[in-house]
Amino acid sequence: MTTARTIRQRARDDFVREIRDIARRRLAQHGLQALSLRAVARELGVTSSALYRYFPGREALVNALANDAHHNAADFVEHRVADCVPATPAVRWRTACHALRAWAHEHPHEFALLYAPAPGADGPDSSVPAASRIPLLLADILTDHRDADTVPRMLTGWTQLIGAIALETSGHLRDNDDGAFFSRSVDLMTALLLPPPDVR
Amino acid sequence: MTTARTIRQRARDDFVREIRDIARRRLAQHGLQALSLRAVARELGVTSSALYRYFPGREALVNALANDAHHNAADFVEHRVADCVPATPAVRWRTACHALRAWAHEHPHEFALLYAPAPGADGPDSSVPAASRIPLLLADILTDHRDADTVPRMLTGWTQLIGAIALETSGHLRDNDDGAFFSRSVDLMTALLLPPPDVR
DNA sequence: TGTACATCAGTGAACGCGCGTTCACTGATGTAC
DNA sequence: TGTACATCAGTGAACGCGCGTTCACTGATGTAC
Repeated sequence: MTTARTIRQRARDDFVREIRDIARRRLAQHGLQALSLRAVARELGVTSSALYRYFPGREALVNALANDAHHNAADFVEHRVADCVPATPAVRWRTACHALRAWAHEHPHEFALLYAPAPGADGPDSSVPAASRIPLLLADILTDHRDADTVPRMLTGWTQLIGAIALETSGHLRDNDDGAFFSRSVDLMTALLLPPPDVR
Repeated sequence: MTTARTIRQRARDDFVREIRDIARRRLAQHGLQALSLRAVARELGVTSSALYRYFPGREALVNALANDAHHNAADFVEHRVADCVPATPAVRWRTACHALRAWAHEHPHEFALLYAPAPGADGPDSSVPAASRIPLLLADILTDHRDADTVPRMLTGWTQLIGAIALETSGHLRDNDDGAFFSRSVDLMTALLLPPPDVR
């Protein structure tokens, strides 16, 4: 029966969601190192081998988490940008930057998962759009302002943003008094990427 | 006897150097994960417990490597900057950026060790100057140009630089055709941080 | 509606691996008289 | 210069830990007639 199949299928989906939730919580609290299939299974009250019905291995689970994290971060930033007034490019840009920083501060391990330098890794699969959502949003903000050279300008702003957050997270900027330097940097970059019209 | 003690001491120093070299090579080739005391000891032809005569534990060895890496990177950048002509601030700045990128490309795992986001970590001990050498050099380059606001400008440029390299290393920018985007970003940042005099 | 069969979920034991760290110990290197 | 002692280097076995993954298996859930 269709309903019957749906019931089993639904149980499957629920379980997958539960696995991802527990895994995400472990990642958030203890970092990527602590994200082991055995630990997740233990917390779920299930044998570790049972997880292989749902994920082909640890790597697949980590990839799923990374994908989720990209979407969560992008959702968060997009909402903040959508709500900001006035919706000028400069304000939208600054809002996006501060929003991503806020998200990263609340999810430092997930931020690290997404952006830590990983030599030898391929990086996010380009066929998956999750990783591109924030860069695309940033490009969109800049495109309103000028028509040419959007990509390199966006990349410059994006790399500065990620670098600032990463260096904060790694402790290099811990003397940073609650974001004063970060704000200053964002303002500087805004002036570079979205110069006021009177300069022209 | 003094010479006798010196002999033993010298053997000690040699051994410490050997440990660091092997550890650094393992780090460079296989990443931080593969850097285990047992692996180093194995490669050295020595019992793993022997290493405890020289390092109180794995963490100390990793810290020593990070310190070395900071100095190596800073030496490399400083030499390139010292040699560049003309030694204008803009040229020195661009040289520093490209030099650090070149170093990172040759030592991706060491770069990751230094700059990967590490939530919960304290970051480099501020009493150790190794981690500050590059920021100080960058600040020095900018100071020649203007007297005020050096620190936030330096931080903005520095974070952009680290972010660009980190994103490249993590594969987010792999479509980057051999540094064209990087160069473009450096030029944009140079224009921001060291505006040509006629703009004033 | 009832039965015979196929599919799927989860178990539990095992394989094989590597790790950091401790500790009592043997020999060699250095020191003091 | 020679001897008695203290220091140090390195061994080897062990403790205790966790991990990913495989595999034959029991029951339950679903399917076809």
